[in-house]
Amino acid sequence: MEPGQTKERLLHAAEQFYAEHGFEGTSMRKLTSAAGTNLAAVNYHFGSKKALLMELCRLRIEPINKERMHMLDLARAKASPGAIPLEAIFDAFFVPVGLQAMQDGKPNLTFLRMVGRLISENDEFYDEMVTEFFPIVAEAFLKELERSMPELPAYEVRWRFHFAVSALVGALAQHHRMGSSKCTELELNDIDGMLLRLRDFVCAGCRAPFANEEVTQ
Amino acid sequence: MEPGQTKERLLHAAEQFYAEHGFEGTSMRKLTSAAGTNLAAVNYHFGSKKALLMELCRLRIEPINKERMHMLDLARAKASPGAIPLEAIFDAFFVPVGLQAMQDGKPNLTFLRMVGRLISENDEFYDEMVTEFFPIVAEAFLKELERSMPELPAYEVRWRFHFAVSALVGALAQHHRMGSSKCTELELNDIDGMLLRLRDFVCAGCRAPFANEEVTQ
DNA sequence: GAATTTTTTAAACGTACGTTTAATACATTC
DNA sequence: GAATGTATTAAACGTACGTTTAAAAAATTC
Repeated sequence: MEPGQTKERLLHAAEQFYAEHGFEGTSMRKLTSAAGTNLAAVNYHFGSKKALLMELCRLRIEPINKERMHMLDLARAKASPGAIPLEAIFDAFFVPVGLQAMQDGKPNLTFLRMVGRLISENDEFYDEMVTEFFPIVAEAFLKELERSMPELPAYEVRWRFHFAVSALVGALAQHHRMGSSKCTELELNDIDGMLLRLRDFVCAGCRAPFANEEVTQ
Repeated sequence: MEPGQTKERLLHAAEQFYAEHGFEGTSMRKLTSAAGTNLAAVNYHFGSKKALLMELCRLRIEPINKERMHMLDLARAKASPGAIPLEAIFDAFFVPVGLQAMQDGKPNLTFLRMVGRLISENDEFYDEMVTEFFPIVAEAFLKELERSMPELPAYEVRWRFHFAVSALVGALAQHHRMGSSKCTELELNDIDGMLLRLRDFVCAGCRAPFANEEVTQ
């Protein structure tokens, strides 16, 4: 086998296994075996089971976030000096996710399923993801959302962004299950279609009337 | 210790551990130790690690679903012969969840976190949950949603219900993290407030204009 | 092509896991 | 209060885990 191939095969197998069985549920013996290499390979190439996961995340997420910031910049420039339309903000947030899931021409949700699962599963993982990959992006998007929803207090914008992200994470983690029994009309492979629907859904949600007195009830 | 207490202590510990560490990550040794009993107690009282989980789910979810159906019945009677307002439908879906989380006077999201996590984590668990606890409720709510959104095709209603459920599951699983750093203005203990916001968010999302041609793009 | 670095391998380490067993303690019943 | 059924206990079973080690193999360098 060619040199350098082992790391890639390990990353590929890791994506599959972590998505399918979670972190604790993934066995390095089965993973390395599926990757056609030896048990010790993970520790040799990455250092540990966890370091393999974090390296995989870094490789996948950084391009997404780069593209998000790029699209947000474009939308800001286009809307300047006004506020960016909500649709454009959430497109900048969602579309790069769809691009990542489409990169081989065919849709591949494995990594996104993995993230959706691990975020729910592991507090430590969540913290590391959030502190390592999310703050700059989240603050950039919140800043634009606040500009585009000037009638809402900042904390309410954060709530709605939170719901939007929750819906995205939830929808991605659940998406592969939509096919079972109930929703045969839905095209499971149409990630872009799903993200478009989700974008419209969360934009409408963000435009919901704000009734402050409800909260104190 | 009083007879019958052991089962309750095991269920309580299971809720904590499964929520905190997931299914695979939960050790029966640590769980039984935290419950102040012996390692063998789980297998004696429930049969297996998994049977303990399912019994816990049954105990918690059945009252929620009962209350959901009850509230939906009330809303249907009140709106009869017209369609139920979206807000009332989602209240019937969300409020019983909040009631469960509030049952001791103080908010306790442990079980809901657990469900949110395990649903993302374990396909088998998801399938058993969905097939055991969800179909009757989901179909009842979808039927009313379709009546209340007659301008949408049934599959689009399912999509939006899917997003709503995803947002609920995601928001519940993530809710305990909202306090960290970013959202200090948010009152984390105000589950009802959160569910109200979420209800308004998803109602608005459901009312989003339907642009069929977007999907085929 | 010998020396050196990089990669792969098989084996072992120590730990932890869920479950089972058989003996003991506790309650209840008569 | 002896007998019966229920609950708890300590110990062991077999399996699997992530990681480490040291030797072998392959690739690279000079």
